[in-house]
Amino acid sequence: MTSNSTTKTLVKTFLRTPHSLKTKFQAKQLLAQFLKTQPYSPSSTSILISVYSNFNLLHPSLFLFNSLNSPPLLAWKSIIKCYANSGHFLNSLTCFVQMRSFGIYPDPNMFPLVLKACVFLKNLRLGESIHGCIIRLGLDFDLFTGNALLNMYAKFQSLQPNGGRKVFAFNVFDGMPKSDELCGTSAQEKGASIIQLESMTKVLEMMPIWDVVSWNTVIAGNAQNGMYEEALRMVREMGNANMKPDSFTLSSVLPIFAEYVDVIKGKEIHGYAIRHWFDSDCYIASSLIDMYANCARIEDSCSVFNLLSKRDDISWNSIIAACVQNGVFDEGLKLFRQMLTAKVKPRDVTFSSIMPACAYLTTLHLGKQLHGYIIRGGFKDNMFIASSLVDMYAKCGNIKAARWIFDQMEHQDMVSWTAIIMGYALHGHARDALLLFKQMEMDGVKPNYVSYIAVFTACSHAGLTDEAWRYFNSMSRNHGIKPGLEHYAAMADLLGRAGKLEEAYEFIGSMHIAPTGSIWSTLLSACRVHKNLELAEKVANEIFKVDPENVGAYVLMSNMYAAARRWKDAAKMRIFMKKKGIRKEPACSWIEVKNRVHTFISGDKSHPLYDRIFEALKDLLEQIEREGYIPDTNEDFHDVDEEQKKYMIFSHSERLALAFGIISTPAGTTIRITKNIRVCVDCHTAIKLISKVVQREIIVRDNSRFHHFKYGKCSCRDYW
DNA sequence: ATAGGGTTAG
Repeated sequence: MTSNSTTKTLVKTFLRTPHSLKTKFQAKQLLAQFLKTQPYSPSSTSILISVYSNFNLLHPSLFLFNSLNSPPLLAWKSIIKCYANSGHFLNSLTCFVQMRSFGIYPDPNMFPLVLKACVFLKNLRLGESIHGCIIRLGLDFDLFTGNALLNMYAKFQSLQPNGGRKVFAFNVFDGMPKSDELCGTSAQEKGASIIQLESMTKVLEMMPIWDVVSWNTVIAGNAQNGMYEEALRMVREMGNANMKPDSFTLSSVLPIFAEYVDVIKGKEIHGYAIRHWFDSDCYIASSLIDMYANCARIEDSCSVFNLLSKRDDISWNSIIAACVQNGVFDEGLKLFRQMLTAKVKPRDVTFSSIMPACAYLTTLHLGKQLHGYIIRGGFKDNMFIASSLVDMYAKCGNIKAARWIFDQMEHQDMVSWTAIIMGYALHGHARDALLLFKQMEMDGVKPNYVSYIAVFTACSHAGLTDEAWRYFNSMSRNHGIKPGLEHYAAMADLLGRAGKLEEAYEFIGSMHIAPTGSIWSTLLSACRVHKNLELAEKVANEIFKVDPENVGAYVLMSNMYAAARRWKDAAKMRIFMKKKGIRKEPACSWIEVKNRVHTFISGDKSHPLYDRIFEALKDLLEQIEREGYIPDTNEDFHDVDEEQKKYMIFSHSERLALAFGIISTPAGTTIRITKNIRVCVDCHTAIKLISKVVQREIIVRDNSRFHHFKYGKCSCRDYW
């Protein structure tokens, strides 16, 4: 009995000073004692609920709350807070509205919570009606409430474009809404964004004092809505008001300089961050990583990451994305593996960041593994991820899988359409690509800059000059897209491949932006294919004017001179190259066998199975010679005799990879090879015949497209 | 009460 009365006193003491409880465990013990010893009174129950909600113990709080017939303010407040803090914003708001219907008025520090819930549920209407409630209660002078309102209007401003949101009339004081109304996205009227901006200004004007949070909220609001200059102006003004920018301020400012590609200003901010000890802050670090990556300063991104003592999931995502966006794919994949080793769980963003690395490197096995992970993790409906999967499967040579993913998507956006169109284009299925483009337009999805690159790529690989012209002309007329370098390059390439060399030359000359070396280069290689040395010389001169270090042009000219037996001119080109110290990139092919990538360069004997590869090559050569193969040595310009040339072609990198693929995989397996430069004519002929004699499908991806070899034919119909 | 990372590109 004594012990019971002691407990009673103890419980009473705790209820009088609930803050003396320090752990969840103590709180739970208190509940047990309370249930044993106390008669239920609304006020003591409310105190207990508030204890639980402070520890974010939702279920015990609800248990007690439901035992009350007419809960007092403290009980409502605690339960609303507990719901909001455990992410149940809808329940939190429903509870708030219920409380109002009981005729209970909220107290000042409840508003920030419910406003946050409105932001989360994208429910502007409810937020506005709560704002009305705040004004009526005269609480708009409260700093915290004011800041929460500022935040709400700032967030809704950035939700504006492409609204189509459901409108419903609802007032906090009118009673209960249905739950689907509460989570529904709210009003989208014309000029709504301006209204929100005005609301923000009005709130700001009403507030008697502004603190750092007020400034940061408004700065972030401007920065996230593309009003960069206004945001920067406010940062300066904030300084004039004797308010020091903190880490929150910096993480609004850094993305602006990333967008501006202004590494000088970005570095200044980095310096400020170091001086104020913000550089070890994960938020600042990931913004810095992103800023440097956007400015093509990947080394600086890496050093920020390496100096970070604590890394969260977003720090990892940022550095992985930074590597992939800068073309450092191996490093990106390495970091991804390190992230997994460090037991950091990949998020949706991780997958859409890493996937392009698989696409560029043609590492299908890795892409498939990631795809498995995506399905298991429940990420497959994410638009970004699905688009990157479409792209990955297409680039890894599996256009059917790409199409399957594309068709599985619930909605297709412009990026996913563009990815699948580009996929078909790269595989030489020009008609399918153009058909999809029409379907996209019929679906009401507007093409953008990149979509048209895909269209021209498709036309280019099938020689569809008339269609290409039509699209080129309608691009700006129908969609207001001005042709840029990539479009000009694709058009020039298209005309060149189709043999319309003079037309291409004039086309490049008439561009409204200055042509680059790479645009002229597409025409130069067309000149080689169509053996027009005279025009080639003119084009090469243009290249050397804008890009005197262009390796490809020297090599190409040298080869063309050699083919025309103008040895002196050929030698001159080689000497120029030597003087400038520029070297040709070696031709290289790779193939995946049993989840490993095997790389070959031309004439390479270093592979452990080289002897067997050589035997296989000889064997294949005999077989295809029986099918009528005659080596075409025209494209090999080494100054050696024909027999040697035959041998040199015979050991081109793609053939080594192919022979290795044939001897190391079961009969009938599809072989996928990737090459860093264009396949030569002779290899193309040889691989066609090899596909026939070994009865296999062979897929070769070079630097610009796919070749599917089957039954002695290639999908490009010898046009590439 | 305020903050960070993502898909398509000859």
